[in-house]
Amino acid sequence: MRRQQLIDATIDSIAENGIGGTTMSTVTEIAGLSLGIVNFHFKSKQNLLEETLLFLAKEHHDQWLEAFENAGLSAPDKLLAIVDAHFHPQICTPKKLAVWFAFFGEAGRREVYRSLINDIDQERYDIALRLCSEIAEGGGYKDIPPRQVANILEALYDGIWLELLTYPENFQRSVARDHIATFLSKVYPDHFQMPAFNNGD
Amino acid sequence: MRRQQLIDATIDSIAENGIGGTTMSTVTEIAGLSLGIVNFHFKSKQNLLEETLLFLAKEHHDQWLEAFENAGLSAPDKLLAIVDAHFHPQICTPKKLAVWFAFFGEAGRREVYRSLINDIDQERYDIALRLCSEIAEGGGYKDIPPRQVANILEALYDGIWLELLTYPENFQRSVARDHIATFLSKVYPDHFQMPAFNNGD
DNA sequence: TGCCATTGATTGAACAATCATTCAATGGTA
DNA sequence: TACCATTGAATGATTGTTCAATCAATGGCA
Repeated sequence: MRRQQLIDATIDSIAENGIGGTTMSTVTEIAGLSLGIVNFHFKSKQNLLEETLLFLAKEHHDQWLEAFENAGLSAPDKLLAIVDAHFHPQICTPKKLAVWFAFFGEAGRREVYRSLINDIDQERYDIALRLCSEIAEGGGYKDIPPRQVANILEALYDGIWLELLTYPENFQRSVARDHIATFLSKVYPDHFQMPAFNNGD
Repeated sequence: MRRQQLIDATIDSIAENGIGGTTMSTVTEIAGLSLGIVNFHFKSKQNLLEETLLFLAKEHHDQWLEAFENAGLSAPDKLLAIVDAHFHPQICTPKKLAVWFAFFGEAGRREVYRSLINDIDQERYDIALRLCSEIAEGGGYKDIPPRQVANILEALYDGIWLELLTYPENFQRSVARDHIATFLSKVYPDHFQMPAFNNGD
């Protein structure tokens, strides 16, 4: 499909040139096609950008949903599966991280982009919140409201993504995952275990 | 000074239109000046953008350094002062957050921007790391390496900033601060106390 | 003081480059 | 042929930059 070919080229271009430096020429050159083709399959550049963001959002959604459903039955297993999905090799690549932050750095259009993916994000947040509530109730953890834990998790996803993007020279998905596992083991110590730390880091 | 006037206008314009939508016209219009003035005081648009980023970085630096030096003498006090500086009313405004993420969403120029503020960021990280080491040693906390705590803190700053930017309708600096205090109270329970949670959230 | 020359800041029209979009022409296929 | 996908030159709009002209402020001097 030409559409997917162009979306892939758009991801490449944004990762390399940013949204501002992404033009119809850069996209079609990467795709190996001619200039006019974008306005044929997508009706405008703005539409191409939105479809690209939607593609990434859906890809991420499918990833964590599948991990969630295939995980063990316990709430901690399911929560960790969602965490891991954020750092899955197909989702958490330097290129795709660059595109995510390119979109959310775009003030003025942020509302447009946000409305495109709000439902998807909300679904994940609600599930994570429910899992935290289950764990808190079952484990008798009363000092932190589940909502607080879910919020911190969301912030950690984004914050670690940004660190991976900013310092790609120490790009390590496993370290990212350990950060979150560390947090969970401190909040729900009977349900998550502290990862083992190798020397140095 | 005209330079500061133009930098302020640039912040306003980026917050409203994004970097892509920020032109010489939008900046000079907001500043109430004429078109050619930017190239007189700054030699190019790119230079204006870099000076704007530098201004924000220095402002942030001054903020946390002053808070750090004026804080209590204990390591926990000093660490919390640095945390608080991130959510100070002068630093953590919707406009300025928008500008930060606009810059770091700009792939292609990210290296340029990063090199501009790397030293400043490194200084803060080093101090936080040293404080964590002191606390860990003094308190006998052996299960988490201080570097791990410092890294998670950095990620939390960015992640919470992004949440504040994305969901400005629930913009509350105090909630942001509580998130980090919660984390610290779980990692170093004898040195930080869990914030009190009001009902609901 | 009154006058003029000099400097530096400011203006905005003009220019050249870039970009998204359009569309007539072409190619391929059933 | 009829239909759809594709091409790429042309168009019009926008943008960063340049620069000659204007303005304001200062200083020197009689």
